[in-house]
Amino acid sequence: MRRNLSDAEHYIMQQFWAHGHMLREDVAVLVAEKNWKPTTLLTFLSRLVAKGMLTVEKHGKINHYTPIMDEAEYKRLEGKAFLDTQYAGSARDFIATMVDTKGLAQKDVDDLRNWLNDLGKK
Amino acid sequence: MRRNLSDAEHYIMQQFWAHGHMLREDVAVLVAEKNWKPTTLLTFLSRLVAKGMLTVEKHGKINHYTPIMDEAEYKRLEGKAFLDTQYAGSARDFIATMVDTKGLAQKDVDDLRNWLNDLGKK
DNA sequence: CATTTTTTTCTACATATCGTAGTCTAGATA
DNA sequence: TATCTAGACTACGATATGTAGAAAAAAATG
Repeated sequence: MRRNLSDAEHYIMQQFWAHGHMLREDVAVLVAEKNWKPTTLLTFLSRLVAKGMLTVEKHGKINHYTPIMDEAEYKRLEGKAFLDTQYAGSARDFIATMVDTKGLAQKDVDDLRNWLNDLGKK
Repeated sequence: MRRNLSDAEHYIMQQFWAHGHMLREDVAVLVAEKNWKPTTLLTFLSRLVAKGMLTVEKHGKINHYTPIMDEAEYKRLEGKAFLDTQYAGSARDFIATMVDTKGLAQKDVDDLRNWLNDLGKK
């Protein structure tokens, strides 16, 4: 992705990740709780297109939006950016720092270790 | 901490984390490569005080700055915020997602697993 | 076909952050 | 006291963000 997503944009992308291809109206129903004016939602959709997260095709006057970055890829880039900028890309350094600074409970650490050890057995 | 630090603010905090208590002039020397005007640096120092990262005491007309959040605490909060907002606080979910999406190389995973297993042995 | 309705695009605005720094003031100094 | 200077105060342009009205375009309807 080019830039980061704002809260509103990310919230909308989550709808696309859960439902795939949608029309503006489909999105509107899913995000009804936000009480956004129709044009507000359209603004966010445009920005998501501009940010390379969605593509849009016009069928008559109706816009069809399709997510072009999937959630896994987004998560991967986001996580990688975090590790790269804060821990020189080292997951071990990150976890070590969290453990050292008591940012993780013993349970969290055990949970992670067990998961990794099970992964190794497969 | 209240809000996040901008790049410039973070860069300055790193000087404080490395050197502790300092006067504006001490900081100026350390960040000389930035070619900031004196008032520019003062602005950043004020903002860091406002953000609760530094305290300032006036000795005559000279300001003495002291970091009140240490790097470990900052890292802990930052890492926790990342895990909380993106992975419901679960380090295991984060690592699992990175592995699933091929965001970590096998070497990184082994490295982390070994570190955790060694930790367990201690 | 003309008029109305609907859907999208364009434009805009307030607020906030950020890098930047000039100006003014109060305290130090000659 | 006159001068110097560190810091406080103020400000400005750029960018991001949530917000949405106005204008345009296209479909629907009489």
